[in-house]
Amino acid sequence: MTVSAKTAEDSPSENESDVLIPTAFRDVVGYHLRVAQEVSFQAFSAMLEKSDLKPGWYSILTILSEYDELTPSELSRVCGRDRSTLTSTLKGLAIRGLIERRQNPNDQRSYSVSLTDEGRKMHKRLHAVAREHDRRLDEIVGKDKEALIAILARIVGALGKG
Amino acid sequence: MTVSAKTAEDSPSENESDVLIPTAFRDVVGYHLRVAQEVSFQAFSAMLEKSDLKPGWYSILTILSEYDELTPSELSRVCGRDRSTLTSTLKGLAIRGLIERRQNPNDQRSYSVSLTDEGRKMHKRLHAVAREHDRRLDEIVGKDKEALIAILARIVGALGKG
DNA sequence: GCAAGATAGTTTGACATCAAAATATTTGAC
DNA sequence: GTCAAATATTTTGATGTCAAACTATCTTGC
Repeated sequence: MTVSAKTAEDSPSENESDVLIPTAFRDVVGYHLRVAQEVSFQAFSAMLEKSDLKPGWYSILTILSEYDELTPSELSRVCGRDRSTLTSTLKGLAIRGLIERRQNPNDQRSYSVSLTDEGRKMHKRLHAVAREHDRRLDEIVGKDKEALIAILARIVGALGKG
Repeated sequence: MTVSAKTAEDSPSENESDVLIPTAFRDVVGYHLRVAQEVSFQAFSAMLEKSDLKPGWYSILTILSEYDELTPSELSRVCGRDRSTLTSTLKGLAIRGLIERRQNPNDQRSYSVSLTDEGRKMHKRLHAVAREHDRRLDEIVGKDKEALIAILARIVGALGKG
């Protein structure tokens, strides 16, 4: 595929994986953030290919393994996504017997979810893959890891829930 | 909302915007990457609320303003997303008269897209908002910007198209 | 008590994303 | 020339995201 740039001096750069970067985006933090997050997610997903594990389960199972019991709303807050986003994932996890729902006796609207033994096993398997992925990222990031996380956390703190 | 942690010493941390970070994710680059990208995107989207501008248009219009004419496949490569992802966005842009499609006389399967005058105007409007967003990010990131972009580019180079 | 408003969860609709399958067309081998 | 393989694009289906609308239930004020 040939893509011609307007002129030589403002022609887009090309990194080692042959991805063209439009000049208008070269110094834009948001762009690099998005692309990095996407390749990271794709790489994690690729590691789960051919398994019965789904990337979307990981954060939920991990959170539930830390907090024994949570309502969907609490879970939504901890994992940082909208309530409505969780509905279908929780349904899938329940159908597969990875989580249990327990009615709140004091509030008919509400229920809590917790891991089943199957869920704990599934979490362990997912966690092993996730750790492998983390190691890859750690290796790429190297000594800058602490600084990187600090900057990213600063972005979340400054823009989040704003 | 009350979320009880298992114990005090491994209880999740809380940053200034009241987002809980599960301990299992605290030192995980991928997690912070995802959350930072999400808040960045949400902040950009929020800036476009109440306007007729859509965040998804921005990268395409920007790329087209750099490369005068591209086929969907070329565009897909430059913006780093799958071909199929672009179809509906391009359709929307065409319907709104922001881009023009021109048949390739040598290949009936293929066509090229380019900005219309309306498209150029729309791109200018979006770019103004995007620059505002960039400034916000730059301010948050501060002197670490170059280093941050270098790390993110390293992640993309190492994991991308792998 | 009862009506109004708050809250918990789900549903729906708009967007994005990918991968795989389907179409249409071109290229290449013979 | 014809048929097979490659290519360009679209369609379809699975995920995942948000916001807004909807249902059911609970709480509050009176």
